[in-house]
Amino acid sequence: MAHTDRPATLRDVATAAGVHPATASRALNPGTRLLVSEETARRVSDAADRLGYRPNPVARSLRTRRSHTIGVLIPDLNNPLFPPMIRGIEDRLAEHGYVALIGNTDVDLAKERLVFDQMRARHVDGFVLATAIAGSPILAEAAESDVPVVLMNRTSQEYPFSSVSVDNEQGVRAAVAHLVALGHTRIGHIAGPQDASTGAARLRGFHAAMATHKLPVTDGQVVYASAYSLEEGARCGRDLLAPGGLTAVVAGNDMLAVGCYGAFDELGLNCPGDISVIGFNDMPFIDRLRPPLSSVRFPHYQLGTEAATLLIERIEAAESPVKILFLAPELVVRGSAVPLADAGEGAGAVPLRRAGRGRT
Amino acid sequence: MAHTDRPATLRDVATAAGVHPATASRALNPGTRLLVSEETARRVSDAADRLGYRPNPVARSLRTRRSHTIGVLIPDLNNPLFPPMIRGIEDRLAEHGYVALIGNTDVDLAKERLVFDQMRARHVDGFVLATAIAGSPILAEAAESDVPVVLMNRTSQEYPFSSVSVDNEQGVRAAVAHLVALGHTRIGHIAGPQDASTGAARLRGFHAAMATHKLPVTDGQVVYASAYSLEEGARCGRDLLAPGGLTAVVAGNDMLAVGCYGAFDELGLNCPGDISVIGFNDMPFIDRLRPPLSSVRFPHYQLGTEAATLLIERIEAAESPVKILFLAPELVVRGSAVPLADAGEGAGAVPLRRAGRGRT
DNA sequence: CCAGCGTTAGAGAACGTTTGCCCACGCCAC
DNA sequence: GTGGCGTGGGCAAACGTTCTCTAACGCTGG
Repeated sequence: MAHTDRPATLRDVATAAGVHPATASRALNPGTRLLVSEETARRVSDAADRLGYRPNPVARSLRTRRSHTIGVLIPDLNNPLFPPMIRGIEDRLAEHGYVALIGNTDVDLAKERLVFDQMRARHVDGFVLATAIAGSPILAEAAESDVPVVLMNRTSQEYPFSSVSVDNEQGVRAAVAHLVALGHTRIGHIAGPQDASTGAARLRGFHAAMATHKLPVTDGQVVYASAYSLEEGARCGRDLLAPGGLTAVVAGNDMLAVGCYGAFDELGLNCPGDISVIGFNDMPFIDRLRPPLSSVRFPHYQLGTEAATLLIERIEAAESPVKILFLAPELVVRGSAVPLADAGEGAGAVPLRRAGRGRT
Repeated sequence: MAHTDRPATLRDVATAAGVHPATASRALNPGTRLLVSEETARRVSDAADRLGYRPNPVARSLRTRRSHTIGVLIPDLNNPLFPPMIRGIEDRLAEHGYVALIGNTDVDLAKERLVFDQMRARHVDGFVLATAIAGSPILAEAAESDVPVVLMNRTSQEYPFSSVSVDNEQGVRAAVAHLVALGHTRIGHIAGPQDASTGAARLRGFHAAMATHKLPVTDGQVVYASAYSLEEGARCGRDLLAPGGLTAVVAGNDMLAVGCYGAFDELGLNCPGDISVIGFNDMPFIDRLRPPLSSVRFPHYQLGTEAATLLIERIEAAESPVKILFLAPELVVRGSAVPLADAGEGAGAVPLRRAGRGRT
């Protein structure tokens, strides 16, 4: 309680307890507490309380070469996909005394390199990377140096990193199965960027699912988006649907699906009357659109907590095994995909309200 | 280039350049470069480049007692209001060599205290607080200790902190004026929590605007939400509209406005046919709802950059004056508010697509 | 009774910077 | 020729921890 102007240091505690700073350090650190007698330990921690001692993490970091800081690289915090993941990471990290530094790369390799280097200069203890793409030089560099890395949301075929992601193939299979159950057979796919594992896996899932249901997939039934953006969604929607013939679309993610809504309007197509669509990610507020978007949901927050857990494991037990973790997705059925027979009944058949959780 | 296993230290650079570490330090720091001869400075920085020297920020922090880290406290990162602000903060901070630590308080005072204390323990150089409420003990503590603080989005009457926020009164005035221009006279307000400056200022703006237009405001024409949530929006919408008589609502923010959409359905009211509504914040995707929500927009990103600028000013020039900065809002007209005469024409008259920026 | 061992704690050197102090040197003015 | 001054740069002490040695001490066992 007795507070001077300058915060109490370990030396202060030591003199107050009548011991050497080293002893005070030992007494205060859980790992070394058993090196001092119980009596001394108690006297030290009493003194520490009394002085309101807070260890200086900077000095500790300098000595231990551990910053208890980890770097998180994401494409863009504004993408509603990421905030829940970040919260998951931060909450789990906090339990272990770590904090996160967030870096946005804006899908720009130069910027990613810059942020990565800056974080390394700040001596982060490890990285959670949500930006993995095939052939990324950052991944190569991270693999070469032996800084602990965990991949989140995306995986890498090229490097042996632990990762936490969604079973994307399974998710798309569920979406296709749902559409088939509704009577659709002519189903298109808007594939996300193929250099990210999400885009590639979902495309694989699409082909696999169509094969399972013995449905042919012709050229033109799959179009490739160059980015997960509304604009690309609209463009791909046009390209996919302008020829006619398709009755349903599985979009690479919600952004592309919502972009499609624009294309529907342009082409004079009614959703879900003329065309059904299913997204991926189950973004917040997606249940409030007209029509509310059916989407493949996955536990964003848990993706973050699991990634943090894996990373801490790796940091604290240097030679823990590499783990590849997949979380199961779940199809959330809303109003954007309806039975084929219903075509023509028109939009608006599905009520706006409470079509899902009341998140956010 | 010549890289050993351990990263180059200042001493390495010094010996490589044939000078004392202190000289190397002076040569490398912009502020002290003029203390050494040009020739020496060049020799040192050459050596630094050659060795790939990166100053150790931890050691520097220990010596200078500056962490070049700032703490940002927000209620919840999942609230789409905050990501753009955070990006603004981070981008501006990065220009000055600072990084941000994000802390979520979940509107829980105990948690806020915890996060605040942890950040202080980590010796952050300053805070951006987006969580200010009247009577907050954190504000008191921050004011007492002399850690630099800038308030963002909300202001405080009680303490002399610099702040960056929106001219909330002006925003609500614009909303009311718009409704009045559309012929509405019986306008209700769903007020946000009154312990936050946003809620209070918007309520003031509402009363002021109604007075300007010589419109009476009776009891029951204003209801108070206890939180900016969809649930509270729905509840307040019900309470406000069940008695009947009102033709338009100005909501304390978008979340409350969207919550209202639910109440409209329950009460069998058609929006915008029977009831017009205007929100505040212009959240992402709000333009994709049915009907697309008219809302008061403000520059979220700039709120962040300005807050960061103010904070850095305060950190680096200790006695810079306190600045209270207001950014101007702007009414974005979409489909949720229509002329009174149009009542009965029904919803859906407003096209879904491109009702605003194509943001994400 | 003493060698040897385990336990507890002190001494002091790190960790990699920055910075106050001082000295040496060269130059100018007297 | 000497005193003084300005400039460039070395020295060493911080900053607050942790950690490796080492020493003191009390026991036990032969």
